[in-house]
Amino acid sequence: MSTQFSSSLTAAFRSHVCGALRAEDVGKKVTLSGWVQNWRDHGGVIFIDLRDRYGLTQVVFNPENAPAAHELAHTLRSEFVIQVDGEVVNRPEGTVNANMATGEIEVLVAQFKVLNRAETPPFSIDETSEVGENVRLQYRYLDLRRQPLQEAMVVRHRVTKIVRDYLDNHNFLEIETPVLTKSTPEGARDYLVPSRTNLGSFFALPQSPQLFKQLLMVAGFDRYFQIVKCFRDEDLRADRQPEFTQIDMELAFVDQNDIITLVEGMIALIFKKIKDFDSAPPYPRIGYYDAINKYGLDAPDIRFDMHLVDLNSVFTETNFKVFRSVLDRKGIIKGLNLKGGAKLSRREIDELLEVVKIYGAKGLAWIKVNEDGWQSPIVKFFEESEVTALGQAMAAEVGDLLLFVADKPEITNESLGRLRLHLGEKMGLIDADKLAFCWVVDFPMFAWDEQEKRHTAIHHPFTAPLDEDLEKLESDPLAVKAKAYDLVLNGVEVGGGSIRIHDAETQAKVFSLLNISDDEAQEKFGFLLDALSFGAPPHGGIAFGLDRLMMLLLQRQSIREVIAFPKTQKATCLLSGAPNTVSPRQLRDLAIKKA
RNA sequence: GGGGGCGUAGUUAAGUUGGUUAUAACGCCGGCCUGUCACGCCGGAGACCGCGAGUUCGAGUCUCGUCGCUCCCGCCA
Repeated sequence: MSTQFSSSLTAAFRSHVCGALRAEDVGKKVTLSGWVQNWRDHGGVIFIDLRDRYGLTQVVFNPENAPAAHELAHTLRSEFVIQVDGEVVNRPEGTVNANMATGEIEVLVAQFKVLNRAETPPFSIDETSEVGENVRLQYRYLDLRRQPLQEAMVVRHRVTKIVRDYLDNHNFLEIETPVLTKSTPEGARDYLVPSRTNLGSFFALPQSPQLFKQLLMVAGFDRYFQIVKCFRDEDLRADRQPEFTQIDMELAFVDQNDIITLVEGMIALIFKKIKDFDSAPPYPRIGYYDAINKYGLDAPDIRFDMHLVDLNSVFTETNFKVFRSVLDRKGIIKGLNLKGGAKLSRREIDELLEVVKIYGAKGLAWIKVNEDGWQSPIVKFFEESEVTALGQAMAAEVGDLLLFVADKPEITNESLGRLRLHLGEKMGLIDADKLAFCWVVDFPMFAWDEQEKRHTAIHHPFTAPLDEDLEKLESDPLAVKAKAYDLVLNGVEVGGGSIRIHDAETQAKVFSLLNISDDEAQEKFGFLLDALSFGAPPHGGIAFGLDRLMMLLLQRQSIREVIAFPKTQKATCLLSGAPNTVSPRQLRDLAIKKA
């Protein structure tokens, strides 16, 4: 980051920024403006650390040098905004501060002005110690003065700059799409905005610019991108906010490979420039089913191994009741081998049970592989042949802890997949500094929603099926795979996209499979179907979650640490008080009655 | 919709089996100090223990409710 832009500053306030001055500037007359970070009044000489976003400079008020300024300096307090005129001088022998970038020099003040006083802040700006998050959010503008958020905003800017430059170099155009748009079915809840000029009708805030960017492809803008806010009215998580930012892209005349290669270049550039990390594309590509089989989750963390092992074949003929009944109900049995885990206490194993329970597993069977044999509550139910086969399948060695879940496939996979991550953290199997990218590809097109008794789109209803699966669309929809791809980093989905359907006929077929009637499709998406009929080029795209990307780049635990003005878990803004009630007049204009 | 954690001076925390005047550190205010940079020294103010009920002779502590923050499940095409 450049701190040397003195020539562009308004000289009246600043000749330099705080953090710019070095030993070679000694002798210069300078003007600095900033906030009082800290003051040290020695009765005689007074020191102040003056802060702006570029750094700190120690300024000195000496009664012999400038008595009037020194007198006035007694009144200075935390976060006062001041402007000082003075001379850059070397610090006396032995008082150089090696911890400060500007630690070799100080500014000897000739005169200064208090530009603004400040109330005592509710928390110290320099302090890195913890402050309750509600206080931080209420005074977010003060929290933003602190180093972690300053860094986050700077890096965030740098990332978007890298993205814009990269995409500009690749012929992309940044084009804005509407924020007041049409509510779509499927997917997340929409944020709705009532229309005054069309009483009873509503706009929806976009969950993504999906439909409009496809229209831009039809319009001939063969490479589009936008760094854009998206809105989903769903409950929050540490990595989820109701409004979030996507790096959204769409390209025409490309296939999946083209897109993957192009964005790998962009991601690699970001990590190279921000973290000096060489991510070495091409990143591994993992089929969706492989990911589920080996990692239990569709966003695998490949920083460590410890794969899930499918044990159905071992127990095909088992008489162990628990496994038997699961297999009879088309469930699956899978295991994890925690190397060296036999030393875990009974209590620690019980804690692992609590982990899988969260994801619906009813139990967690275990075997300790000890020197003197297997210790386990369940082995006594196994045949000799099963014990042998199990040991082989799990590659069991003395000292291992074997863990099993038997349940419906989704539950077995997810709970063991999550347990794998839990153990990875707990047992220190994950190198926290590692960055492991992979693509997950060949997603299924549809999932069966048991509650609603219909197919739902795994990605979204505009995703194209693999060419070779086209014919299965009607005969066996659940077997159809999609031209969809997710970029996963350290087990976190940071981006996802697909090749889109570009002909109206296939699109209509997919809608009908999703149980969206012709009328409904026409009403909701008619404008897209129309557009597809006017010469839509083959196209596809991808969108990255900028906030999650920032979390990973900066190794922050919460998305709120990379967003300037985040919402609380109840989706409120503690700073502004949004959402709030509105006047009867406003409601009357919108013909809205309070419930 | 559900499960867990937290809520005590401005801030961060301590507070025993329920028991006199609720501790501390930092910050704040006043005084002293001419080389500090987590400046130092002396003194001081500052809390209806989130809010409301209940149990009790007595509640920061126990019970119930409620509000807020947070983590997770559901949800997030």
